Amino acid sequence: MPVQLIATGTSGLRVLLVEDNIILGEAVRDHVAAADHAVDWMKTLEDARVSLRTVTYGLILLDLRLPDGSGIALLRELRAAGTATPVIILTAHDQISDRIEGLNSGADDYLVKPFDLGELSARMLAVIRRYGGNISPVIHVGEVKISPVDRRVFAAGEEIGLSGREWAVLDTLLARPGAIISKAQIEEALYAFGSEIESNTVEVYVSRLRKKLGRDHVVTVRGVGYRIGAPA
Amino acid sequence: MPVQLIATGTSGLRVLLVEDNIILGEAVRDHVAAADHAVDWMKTLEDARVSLRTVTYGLILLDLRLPDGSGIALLRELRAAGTATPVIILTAHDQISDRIEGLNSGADDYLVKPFDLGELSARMLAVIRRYGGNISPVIHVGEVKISPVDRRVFAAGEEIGLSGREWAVLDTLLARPGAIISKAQIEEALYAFGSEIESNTVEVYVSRLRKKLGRDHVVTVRGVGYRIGAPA
DNA sequence: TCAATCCTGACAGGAGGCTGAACGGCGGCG
DNA sequence: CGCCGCCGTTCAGCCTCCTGTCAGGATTGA
Repeated sequence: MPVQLIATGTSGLRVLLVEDNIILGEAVRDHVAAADHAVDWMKTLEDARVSLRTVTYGLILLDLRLPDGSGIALLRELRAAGTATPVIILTAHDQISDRIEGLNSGADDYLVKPFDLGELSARMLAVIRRYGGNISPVIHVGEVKISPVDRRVFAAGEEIGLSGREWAVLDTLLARPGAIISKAQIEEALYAFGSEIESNTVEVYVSRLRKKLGRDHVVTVRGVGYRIGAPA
Repeated sequence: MPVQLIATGTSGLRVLLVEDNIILGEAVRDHVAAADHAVDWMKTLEDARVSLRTVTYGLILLDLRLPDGSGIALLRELRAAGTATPVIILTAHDQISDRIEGLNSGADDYLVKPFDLGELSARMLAVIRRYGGNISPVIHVGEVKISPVDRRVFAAGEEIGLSGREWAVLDTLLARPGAIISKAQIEEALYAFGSEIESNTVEVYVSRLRKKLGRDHVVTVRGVGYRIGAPA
């Protein structure tokens, strides 16, 4: 079962697209998805709000004129809540004031419709770069997708809930995908130093992880430790 | 012009980085530059080729998936031209076949994305050292590639799982490739002193190793011991 | 050819790993 | 305040794979 990290650079972002125009929306969605980002496409402010309540995005593409209000409102809410997710606003050609207001409200960049899709990529890249390492990479392990930043795991189209310790184990294994991580290392990661745990806790959590993620995603290296990824 | 090492040990190398990913590229460039190497960063195969026409590098960091083709092609061209410059390939974790192909095509080591920058330094150091007379982190024995660091073995396009003792035997033989290692030495390595093993254990493990790696990779020197490598 | 040496399939025993079950603690909720 | 459900931990039994041993056969060198 292959492990694929799409972390670096432009790839693997979780992108929220808020746009009510079907044609434009489809084009953007497909273009962004082709660059290996995960795209959630919402057509109303309300839907976007719902989504934002549960998902942490790496980037938001935000149309300002929406059926149920102005994107500016949403943007303000986000910034008021302290969310730093980069936002690129999409404005029509004649809405200069919108654009300025958007930037003032906390947008990172803007695109004027109609825009070239290449231009979109370039702006996204620029914005992402500005955020340095703060982007949220998505790690693929076989069919399982893991987003370390917002601690979410998806498999078979479903989100999988992991408990704290389960996540800690997964996270430790993911720190160096493919490398062998000893039980001791995992234990250390779980019990911030010296807690005297004398049992098979790690084994139990590996077992539980496998049950949730699928049997093959955590590989046992007998007498040594565990490894994320493909069996020999 | 095979290997160019500049006097100051690990420092002062001229490094060619071929990587199209902006973020990763920047990180690697900065990290390597910080270690006092001169870094040329190319984002396409074509640019890299142009550079290689005029510059002799001390080390090449080569991404395999590039916009204008596979890094493997470049690697093959280099080796076909007799260039011995050490090459470390950078692969995504799901691209196991790439990795193996890379090693087969003459790469000296590989790094799996995402890698720790410290890990990068370590591998660079190891590869450079090897060219100063020491051992490569990835050892080629005929068609078999062995990576002592992560305890993995590849042969015939497949990864091979070795048990603890099997690995220990292989490791001992690998400590001095080509040299003859006596059974007693191997036994010592296996059984931390004085364990009273009175049987042909070593022979058995050699047999098991041969079964997995291929018959010819461990050579018997009758009455003396064993040796890694092709038959004389 | 003979003796020494080495190879390898088979096997029993055991260590290490897996996992279902159970229990106590903790926080949320009515 | 009491109940409930989730989480973390422990334990025990099961099972897989590793391991050392042996014996018979193959190979080597004299």
